[in-house]
Amino acid sequence: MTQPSPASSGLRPIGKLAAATGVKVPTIRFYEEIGLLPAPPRTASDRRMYDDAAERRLSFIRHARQLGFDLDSIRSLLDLSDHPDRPCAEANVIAERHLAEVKQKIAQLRALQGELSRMTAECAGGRVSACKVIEALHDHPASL
Amino acid sequence: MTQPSPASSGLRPIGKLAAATGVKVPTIRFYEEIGLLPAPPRTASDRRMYDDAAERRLSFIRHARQLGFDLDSIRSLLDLSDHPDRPCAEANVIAERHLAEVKQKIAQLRALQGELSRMTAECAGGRVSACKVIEALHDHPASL
DNA sequence: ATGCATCCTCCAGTCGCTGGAGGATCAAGC
DNA sequence: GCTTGATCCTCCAGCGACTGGAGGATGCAT
Repeated sequence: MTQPSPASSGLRPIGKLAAATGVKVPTIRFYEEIGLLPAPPRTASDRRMYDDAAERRLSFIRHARQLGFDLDSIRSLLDLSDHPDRPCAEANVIAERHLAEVKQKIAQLRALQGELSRMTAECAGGRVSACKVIEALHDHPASL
Repeated sequence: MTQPSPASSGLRPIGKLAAATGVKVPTIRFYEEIGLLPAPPRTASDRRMYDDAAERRLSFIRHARQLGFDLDSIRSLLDLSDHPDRPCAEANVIAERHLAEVKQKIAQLRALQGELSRMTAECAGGRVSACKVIEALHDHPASL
């Protein structure tokens, strides 16, 4: 190292990248394996060394995962991000499709919440033979 | 067959059970493999034959799955169901734990919904270079 | 020089199924 | 009796998105 310490430049090994992005080391390797992250250069002893661009890409992936996008969608979003002159609509389609899925999931879970609340509320705490929870699971015809 | 047709008694093969309960054939075999369903008697040619008790058990499992219980919880619930003199509290603990998980998941998804709505709403539909969706994924520091 | 942290690859496991290959058997029609 | 098609059997691989461990090679700091 001849440079003093230029903060956030230069190459870092996978562990540092993991610490910087909050993505675990095996997960980073997994992303490389499935082609989400490009294979980085290696040292003579085969260690992966990442630059700032790799960190930005990985952070993008992480944010998208936190928002619940699946890896295929993220692949598309990354691809779009790499081509700034393409129309934004494609990204919007992906995001809105995901939003619709999220809304639907919320609706489903709310229905579950209702059912479960009713079941547990009715349960008086005696023997299983009189348990409303168990009973509901036996009788419950459909409603979902 | 000497009996006329006693509606819902006697043994039926796996396909009929699947049709009756709405659980797919491979899934039934899977439940047997992991010990959720007892192994049924077999015909001379190794075909599984199920009785009404098996159907009730499988329906129980299906209802519980529809309510989002994981298979381990269902195992416990089945176990309780098999022992009517045990206290109901155990079943309630399982159901309430699950209810808590569902509530938490709803909260998470609502947060996601908010983020995604904001992202897609701001997007004006030009080039990716100005896309709020892509931008949000790049910049998004935390907030989750 | 020593010792511990970090890295490497490969592989198995998680959860709850799902589906296919390759073969046996059954039930119904002719 | 024969053929046809549906159903059954076992075994095994795959999904998504990781996670973690074994077993071994480095790197870095003291």
